[in-house]
Amino acid sequence: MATTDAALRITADEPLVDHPHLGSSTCSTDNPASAVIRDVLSRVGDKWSLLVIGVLHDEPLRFTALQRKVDGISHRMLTQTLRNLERDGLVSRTSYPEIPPRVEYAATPLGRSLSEPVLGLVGWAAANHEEIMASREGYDGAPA
Amino acid sequence: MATTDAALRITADEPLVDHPHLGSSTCSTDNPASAVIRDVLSRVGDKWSLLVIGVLHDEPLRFTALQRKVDGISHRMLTQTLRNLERDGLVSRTSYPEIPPRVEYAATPLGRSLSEPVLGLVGWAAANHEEIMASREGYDGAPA
DNA sequence: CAGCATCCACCGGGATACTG
DNA sequence: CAGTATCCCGGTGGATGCTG
Repeated sequence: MATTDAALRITADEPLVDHPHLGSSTCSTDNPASAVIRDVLSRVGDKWSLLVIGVLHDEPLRFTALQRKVDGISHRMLTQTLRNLERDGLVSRTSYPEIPPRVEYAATPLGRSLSEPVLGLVGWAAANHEEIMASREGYDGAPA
Repeated sequence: MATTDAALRITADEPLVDHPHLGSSTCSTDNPASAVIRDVLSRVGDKWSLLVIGVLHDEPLRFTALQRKVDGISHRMLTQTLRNLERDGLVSRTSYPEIPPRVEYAATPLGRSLSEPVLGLVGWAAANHEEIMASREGYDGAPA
């Protein structure tokens, strides 16, 4: 945790990329780190983006196939999610001018690179899920 | 990325903790990995949790100090966020029965352990923020 | 100072219908 | 089949006022 601790400390005038942190100083709106956190979370933290990227990680898929894989996602949200991911360069869109139309979506290298840190988070979640659940039940049981 | 690739593949009957993944198989609601992803994201992905944990990573703080540090956060949301974090065992709450009341919040070991994977994500965000922004502008410029 | 309750604006996201 | 547009509901979160 030493490295983590070091990384968490930062004098706010340092360039962000060198010392990413969560805000040992004031986490104000003017703090660029907060902005980046917000940004990545709003991109990745929505209901579907991660699932879509996950599904696309291994193989390109067309729209309908994608919708079947990520089940529960609505037609509209799949479109919207794909637009956002494409806009950010995490997913590529290839349209074949045929009839009927065929469009293939694939994760870009950037999109696939996202998997690594995300897996870290997922790993954490998986590893500590039980402990969290336990704490949650304890809390709900004895709020006194 | 070889390890990542391996970790992303999973036959859905394997225990989750051993092979966390984003869903190379169907990302349905019955897929436990999806549930965990959703869970961790809804915990950590909200507007303030990460900022609060980040601020608490180094030192315990009382309510008002916390509110000053995480600036922009409303009174209500700070309370709410702290309650959730406390419930999940990520933050501890110590109340001193004095007048005026004093309450100190501190990150638990579990809470601090979250920093590690999160920093991975923040690092990714920081490292690729520019590329994303560029892609975004390119997309907005030439949607044709 | 810490915390709860109320009111309200906003937006994410589901269902659906229509176009190329 | 792929994509857009419209409608609508529910949750999130901000502002504010009241209590211990």
